[in-house]
Amino acid sequence: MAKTRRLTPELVIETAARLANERGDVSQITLTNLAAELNIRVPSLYNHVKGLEGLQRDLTVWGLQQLLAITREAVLGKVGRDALLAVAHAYRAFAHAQPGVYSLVLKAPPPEDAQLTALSNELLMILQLVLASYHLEGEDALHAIRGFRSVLHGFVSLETSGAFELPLDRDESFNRLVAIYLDGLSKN
Amino acid sequence: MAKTRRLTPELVIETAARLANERGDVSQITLTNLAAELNIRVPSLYNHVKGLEGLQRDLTVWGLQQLLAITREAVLGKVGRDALLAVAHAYRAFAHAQPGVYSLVLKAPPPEDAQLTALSNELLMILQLVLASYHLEGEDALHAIRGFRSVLHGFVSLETSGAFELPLDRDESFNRLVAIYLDGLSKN
DNA sequence: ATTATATACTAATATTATTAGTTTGTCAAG
DNA sequence: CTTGACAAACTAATAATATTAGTATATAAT
Repeated sequence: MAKTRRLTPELVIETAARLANERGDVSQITLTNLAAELNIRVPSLYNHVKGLEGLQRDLTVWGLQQLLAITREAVLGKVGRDALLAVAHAYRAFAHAQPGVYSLVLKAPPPEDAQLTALSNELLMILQLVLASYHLEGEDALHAIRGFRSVLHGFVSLETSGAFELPLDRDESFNRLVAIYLDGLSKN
Repeated sequence: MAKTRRLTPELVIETAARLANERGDVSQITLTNLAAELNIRVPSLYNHVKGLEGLQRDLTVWGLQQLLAITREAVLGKVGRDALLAVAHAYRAFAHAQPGVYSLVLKAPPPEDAQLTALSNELLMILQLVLASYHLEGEDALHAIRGFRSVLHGFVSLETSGAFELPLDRDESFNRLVAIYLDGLSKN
């Protein structure tokens, strides 16, 4: 019976992410689940995360970092409409790849959590920069960010929760929605 | 110590709704909470709801009925763009009035639950009729329904979860978003 | 080689949901 | 008015989960 050190923070969080994505629903990540998956006892988890709440918080950070990374990569070398389309597709791809983690990421960060808030702001800043290259600034840009986030989150959230059941191409639905919004933005 | 009948199904579900709305997060409605609020013991709740899952399901039905009612009322005597705007504002008003119940209502109904599925379909049918009066039919209408729902749900969900923190008028953001989408729909 | 620390463990407790079985008002039928 | 069925409350017991306290040991550093 080994008391040897085997777990790394990465392994713990990635296992948790896998469980979250397999189960879909965040409420179904339990410390019991995670401990079993890692072959340790539940109380031993407290050496790695600050309880269930801490685990979810760590998962959120992890997810935001991933989303940030693929968003940065998506907009690299792009401006204007191309960049916005790239953001849209990166966002949706992230939600598909990490359905369980996704639902954590979109929650507003608690203001007292500096790291979460910083990550969240970084994402917003990217959007703001991209919209600036779409000739939107000031209050117009802020309204546009809200609108764009709403469009992306709304579609992706309904889609991953199974609300779009009809045998109708979801890619097409998404492309139309994004196109309509971006067209509308540029006609102000 | 009274074993007298005091509770009605309405009282139970409305108390649960109040708790859900006060706490915001659905995961924080507990049978313990609800029983305390009703001044009965937890097991006695099982005379009224089929466990926690049944309670949430009943709340969902209740919420859908409300949403359906205010949507019907909103579109009464309206067609085309007027009707769609009315639906949008009714939807948002519902989410503001019932933030806790709202998060239950938007989940895709389990196919085996006939009542939930029926209510959900009724809402979709209203949307479909309204869009038909906006000169959208067939696949175009289906894509449009997805888009419209995404817009509404996305904004309202982010808004009620506290994601729009900046001191920028949210009504204005919402109106712009909806206007952009509806404009885009009519220009196909 | 020795020691400090990280990390695993067991044991115990609190919270919540659930089931089983019992009691007692209430209401309607005779 | 009595009585009997039923609805709806109760207590008691169990299971799942999270959490804390305290202990033991392998690994890493000195």
